Amino acid sequence: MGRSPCCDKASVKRGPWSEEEDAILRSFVERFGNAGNWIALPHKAGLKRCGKSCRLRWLNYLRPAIRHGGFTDEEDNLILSLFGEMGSKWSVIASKLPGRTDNDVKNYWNTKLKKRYLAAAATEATTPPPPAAGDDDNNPTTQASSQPAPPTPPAPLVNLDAAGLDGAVGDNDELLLHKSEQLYAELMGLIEQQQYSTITAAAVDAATTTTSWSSPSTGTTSPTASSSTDGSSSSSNLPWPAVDVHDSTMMPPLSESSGSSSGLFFGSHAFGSGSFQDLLGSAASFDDVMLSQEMLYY
DNA sequence: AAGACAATCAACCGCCAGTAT
DNA sequence: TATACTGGCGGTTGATTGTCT
Repeated sequence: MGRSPCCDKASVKRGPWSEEEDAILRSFVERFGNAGNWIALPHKAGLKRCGKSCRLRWLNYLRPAIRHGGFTDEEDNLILSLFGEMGSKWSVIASKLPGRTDNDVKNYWNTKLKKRYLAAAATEATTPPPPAAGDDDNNPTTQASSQPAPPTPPAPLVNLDAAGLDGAVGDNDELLLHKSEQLYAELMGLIEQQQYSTITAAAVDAATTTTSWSSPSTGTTSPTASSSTDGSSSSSNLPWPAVDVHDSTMMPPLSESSGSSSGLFFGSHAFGSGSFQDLLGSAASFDDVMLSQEMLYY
């Protein structure tokens, strides 16, 4: 019983995604979600990509409200704290950081935080333990330098108390968890404020300008039409769906796509207009999609 | 200016768990 | 219950970009 490959590697495209591919995938997912099956999605969408690759591209790059780079000190410390608590559970850690993906957190850790973590751990290891530290075997400070897992958090790189947090800083796990939760709550507030400002600005922009690809599924008759003019759709006028950015399964439900005719709807509006084809710059691919049984399936 | 090296990050790989049949 | 399939995850790779000499 061998494991079947998720896709035929000989026939799928690999490597960096083009803007055209991104546009197709974004448009498709915004309208249909993953259509119930990531593996089948690329075929339905007319993409010559592995389903896993499509899923990864969406989750790590195209998904709304994704933030790249520019990690704050609060995020740094939260990552360090959470890593100290649970190790390399990147998906869990990322779920505590709104707009961050596990891949981003993982990359950030490997390129930046890991060095700081190890440096801090080394510093801790060379520092004589306090008189009341007790048995060295149970001392997380010494364990950090001798055992790879579970790692212990380094000394905070910023003064948590100076950041307005309650309680004393110590090496107690519960205290660290408490700090982590406080940081998380504080960070959530900051993020929400930032996202509110961004969304408000983007909504104003969407209402006053013509946009093709940043808008969600709004039931408009053309992908180049304003996303704010169609009141018949259940979607909001925001430039992206109101999704929980941590919930990778939260996709636009298929039921919002006009039932059995939604595939043709998608084809005629997403691929049928000249502007979309112009953007795609790939009439052959478009024809393939329009003629495919998979599109008629909808 | 050019080559070497380091840093960054998107993407891939392979495994595992959960679910459908 | 056994098997097949899919989604999700963590680890790793490789291309690109930036910095140093």
